[in-house]
Amino acid sequence: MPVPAPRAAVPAGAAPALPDAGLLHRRIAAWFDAAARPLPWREPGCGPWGVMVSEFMLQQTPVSRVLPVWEQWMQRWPSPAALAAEPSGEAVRAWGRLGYPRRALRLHAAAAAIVENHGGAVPRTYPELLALPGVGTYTAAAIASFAFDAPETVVDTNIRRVHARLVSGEALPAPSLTAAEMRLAQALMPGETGAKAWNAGVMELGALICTARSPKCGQCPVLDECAWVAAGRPEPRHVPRGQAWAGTDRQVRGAMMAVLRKATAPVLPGLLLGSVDLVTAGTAESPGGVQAELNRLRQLNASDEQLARCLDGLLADGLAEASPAGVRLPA
DNA sequence: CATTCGTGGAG
DNA sequence: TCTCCAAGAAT
Repeated sequence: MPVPAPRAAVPAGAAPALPDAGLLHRRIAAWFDAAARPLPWREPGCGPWGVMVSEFMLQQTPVSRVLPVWEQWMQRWPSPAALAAEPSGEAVRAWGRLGYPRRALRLHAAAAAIVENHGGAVPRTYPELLALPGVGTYTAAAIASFAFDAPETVVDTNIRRVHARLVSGEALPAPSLTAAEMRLAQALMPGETGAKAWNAGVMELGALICTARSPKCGQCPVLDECAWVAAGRPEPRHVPRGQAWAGTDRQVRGAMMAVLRKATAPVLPGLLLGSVDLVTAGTAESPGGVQAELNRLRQLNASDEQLARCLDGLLADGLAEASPAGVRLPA
């Protein structure tokens, strides 16, 4: 494949000239038709609730891990009312190991709000969606666009990266979404009839081709329009900070949540805090697999203070609740 | 604007 | 093995 001719450098501080938007729209739409993954929440019969559930699950979580949980979830709770009718703890348990379990809590709360304020039907406007728990600017625009074909501008991490490279000539977008990026995204939007396809197409392009690490530029439908490639693929300006994990509260909280999800009965606080073991407590409290999860928690070697802080945090966040018999998921 | 909040597959 | 990071939201 021929290397595109270098493009004139953009003077520092000047806004880069917009590429031919119509060309981008046609190229990416054609590529999407041929290369898009067959995801169930994109099927015509999916419905707004299925789209909404997928958007919650996909927040910071890869598609491959969402797929099986989404299928189970939709079978068990085919409507917001079905989910809202059960305790939030059931949502947290069904969430499984998707991560960020507070999302399950928020999805449950959003379902309750939909029943309470919208007659059980997912609202279709951006402001109404934005008012739901767990719905931010991205998710509100995504549901409006993908579920209702509303002409909203969707900007997620994939779209930001595509825009950064294709238009701005940078390897990666800024650490946080800027007003300039939002203006650019709006300027690139096609007419109303093409908004949904454009949003989905650019997002998919970022997910499959214009990836964060080792992008597959050889398969890119707009390679010859890419400002980053034209500039010789400069290195990223900001090196993303690695997410710490070992020894963090997040790790300890995760291990505690694994215990609570597995438990079929309330768990004595002393077990979570490491001050007593199952032998001391009596083996009656160790149904199915709880011991294994408790061992994992103990192997983290968390301090007494950290264990107490994390348990308090889970209780404060509503991910767990204290009953007379011990700690359990919200009932 | 910077932090916090889970998890596990891929490179 | 170890680092990176994936359709963000709330504070």
